[in-house]
Amino acid sequence: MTAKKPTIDDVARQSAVARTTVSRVLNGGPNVREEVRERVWEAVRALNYRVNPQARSLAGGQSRTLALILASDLEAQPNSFYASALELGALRECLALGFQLMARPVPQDAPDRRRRVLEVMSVQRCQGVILTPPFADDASLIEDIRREGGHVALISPGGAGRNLADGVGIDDEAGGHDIARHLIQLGHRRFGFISGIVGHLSAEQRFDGLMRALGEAGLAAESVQVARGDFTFRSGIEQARRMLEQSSAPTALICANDDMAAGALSSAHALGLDIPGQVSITGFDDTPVSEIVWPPLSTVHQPLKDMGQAAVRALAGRVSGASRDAPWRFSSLPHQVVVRGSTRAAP
Amino acid sequence: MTAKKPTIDDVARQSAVARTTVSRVLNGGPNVREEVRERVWEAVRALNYRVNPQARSLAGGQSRTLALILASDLEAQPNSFYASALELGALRECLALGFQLMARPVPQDAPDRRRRVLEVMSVQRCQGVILTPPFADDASLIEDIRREGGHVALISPGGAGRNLADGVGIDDEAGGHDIARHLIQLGHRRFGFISGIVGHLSAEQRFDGLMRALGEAGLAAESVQVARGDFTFRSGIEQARRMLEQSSAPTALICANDDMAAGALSSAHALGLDIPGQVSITGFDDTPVSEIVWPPLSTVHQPLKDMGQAAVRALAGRVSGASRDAPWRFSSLPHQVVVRGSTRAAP
DNA sequence: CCGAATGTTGGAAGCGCTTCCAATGAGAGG
DNA sequence: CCTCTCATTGGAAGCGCTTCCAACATTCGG
Repeated sequence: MTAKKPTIDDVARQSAVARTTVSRVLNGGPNVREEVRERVWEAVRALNYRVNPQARSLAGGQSRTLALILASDLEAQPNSFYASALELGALRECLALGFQLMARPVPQDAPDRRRRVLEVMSVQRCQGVILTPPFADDASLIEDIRREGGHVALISPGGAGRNLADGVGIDDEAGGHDIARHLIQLGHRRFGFISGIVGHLSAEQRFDGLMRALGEAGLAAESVQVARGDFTFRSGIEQARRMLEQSSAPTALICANDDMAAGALSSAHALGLDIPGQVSITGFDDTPVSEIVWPPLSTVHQPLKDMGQAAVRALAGRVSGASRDAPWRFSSLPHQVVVRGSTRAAP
Repeated sequence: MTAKKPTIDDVARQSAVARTTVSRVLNGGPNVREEVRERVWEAVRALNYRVNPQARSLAGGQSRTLALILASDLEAQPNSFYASALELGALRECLALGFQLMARPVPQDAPDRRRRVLEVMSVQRCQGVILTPPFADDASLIEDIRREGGHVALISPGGAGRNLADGVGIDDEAGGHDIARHLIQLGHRRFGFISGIVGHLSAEQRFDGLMRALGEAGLAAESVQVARGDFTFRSGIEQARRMLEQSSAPTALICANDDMAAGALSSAHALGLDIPGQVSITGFDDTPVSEIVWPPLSTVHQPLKDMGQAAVRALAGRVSGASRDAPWRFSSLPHQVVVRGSTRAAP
C-alpha cells in the first residue's frame, strides 16, 4: 500500500552511527557530540522518520498515555461544553508534550463506575489519570489508581482530593462570593440557589461563598432558599419552576453551573417572567451556553482550557519523574465575574 | 509500585500450553481444542491477564487506532455539541470493538490543516480516519490518507466523498425539504436561509431541499433570501440581524445548524421581536442547544451518535479486512423533524 | 492398512525501540 | 610518560506480542 516506514535503524545507517546513539539524540540524551547530533537530525529529516510510539512504549515500559475521566450521564447530557473545554486544553498540552490522551465519559452514578475508571489503567495502560468532579474527591478511587501504578491529577477537587494529589481549579468559594455580591449590590434580597449533585465539593464551596457574601452584607441566612439540582439543564428547569411559582419568589436565582441557569431561564420564560426585569439569573463556568441563551447569562468565568492544560502538565511532571517527590500542589487559577444581560437591579 | 503485570507467557505457563496457543485463543483463532481453549481462558481469569496493546500493535503491525477529525475553530467555538455527540458514538463503538480513538480538532481554515490531519497517520500510526465536513468532501485529502496507508470513513459527505469512501449520514436534501415544508404549511411565504461555510456540501443540500419544497408549493425562488454564515453562533447573530432589520423581513428563518439558529434567536430577541409570534426560526441537527434556548428550537434531528458509531464500524470492517474489497457504501440514517416552540403560523 | 489431507500444537524469529554495560578515545593530574 | 576520569559510542539483551513454519496427531478414502 505504502512504502515501509523508516525505522531507527535506517536512521542509524544513514547517519553512520549506532542505533543507541540515534535513540539518545531523539530523546535529548546527554553525551552526544554536537556534530553527531546534527548528522542524526539531518538523517531524520531526510528519511522523514517518525518514532513508532508503540515500540517506544513497549521498550521503555512507558505508554505516555493519559486519561481524562469525565463525569457524565451519557444519555441525558452528552459531553457538555464544560467537558469539551477541559478536553481541548488537555489535548493541546498532550500534543505539545508528546502524550496521548484518552477521554472517557463515565456516568457518575453507574454502579460499576470504579471499574470503568480503573479499566483505563489495566487495558489502555495509561500512566496517569485526570479526575474531574465528583470523582476528584473520591479518595479511594485515587488510591485504587495509584495501586495500579498510575499517577493522578485532579480538576477542581473540593475537599479530600486537595491533600491527595496535584490539583487545579479556581477558588470556588470566592467565585460564589463574588457573583453573590454582584447580586447584592444590585439590591437583591431574596435569593434562590440551585446546587449541583451531592459530592461535587467544589460546587458546594460556591454556596459557602454565597453565604459569606450574605453575612458580609448583613443579610440573614433565611434570605436564600436552596434547591438541589444535578447540573443538567432539565434539573435547572424543574428547580427553578418550583422556586419561581411560590408567592414570594426569589428575585435572583444563583445556579451552580451554566446549564442549570439556562434551564432556570427557560422556566422563567415559560412562566412569562421578564428577565432580568423581574428576576435575575446567574450561571457558573462561563461556557458557551451562557452566551447562547437569551438573555446571555451573567456568570463566573472559569479558565477550563487552562485547567485541562495544567492538569496534563502536572501529570507529565510526575510521570517523567521530574517532580517525583514534590509535595502535592494545588494551582489556583483566576476566576472572574462576567456580567451579561441576565442580571439587573432588583424590582 | 505495583506488582508486575502478567504477560502472555505467564498465561502459557499457567495453562501448560505454548505462547502461540494462548495467542490463538486470545484472538479467537481456529484450530484449538475446546478443552485447551477453556483452560487458557481460565488461566487468563485467574491471573487477571490483559493483553498489552502496545506489544500487540508492534508485533502485529496493527495499531488498532482510529482518528476522528473534527473541523473546528478552536478559539471561536470549542468543540460543539455536534462534535461531542459524534465523538461519543465513535468512542463507544471503539470500546466495543477494541479500538482506540483519537479525537483531533483541526481548524478548517488553517493553512496547514492537511499536515495536521496527515500527522495522525505518521505520528500516531492510526489505521483509519473519520472525516467530518467539510473535510469529508476533500478528495485529495482522502487520497493522501490512503497513500499513508490509512482507511477512510466519512461523516455526511455531500459530493465527491460519496464515491470515494464509506460514508454515513442522513438525507440532508430531504431534511431541508421537510423542515421547509413544515414552515410552508404554517403559512410562511417569506423565508431567510442562513447557510454554512463553503465546501460543507451536505449543508448545501439542505438548501437544495428547501428550494424543492418551495417549488412543490408553487412558491418562487425569490421568496427566500440567503445569507452565508459559518455555523457559529456569532455568525447566526449577524446574518439574522441583517435580514430581520429589513423593511420586509422574512417571517421564517431557516438555519443550517442549531448554533446559528440560536444566534438568530438572540438577534430576534435583541430586536424585540416575538418568537414565534412574529418570526419563526428553525435549526438543524437537534443538538442540546436546541432545547437550551428559548423558545426551544424546531429543528431536524440527526442521529449523530449513531453516525459516529457507524463510521467506526465501517472503518473497523476495512481495517480487519472483512470488507476489504466491498464497494464503498453510504449508509443513510433516518432524520426527523422535531417541532418545538420556535415555529408557529405566519403572522 | 497406508498415504494424504487436515487438525492441533510448539519453536523461534522478529516488530522498533530503550537501556544496561562494555569499549574506546582523549584530556587531566602526578 | 603513565594511569585515571569522564565524555562518547556501540553491542546486545530484552519489552510482550504475532505469525511463519515445522512437527506431530488424527482422520479419511481406497
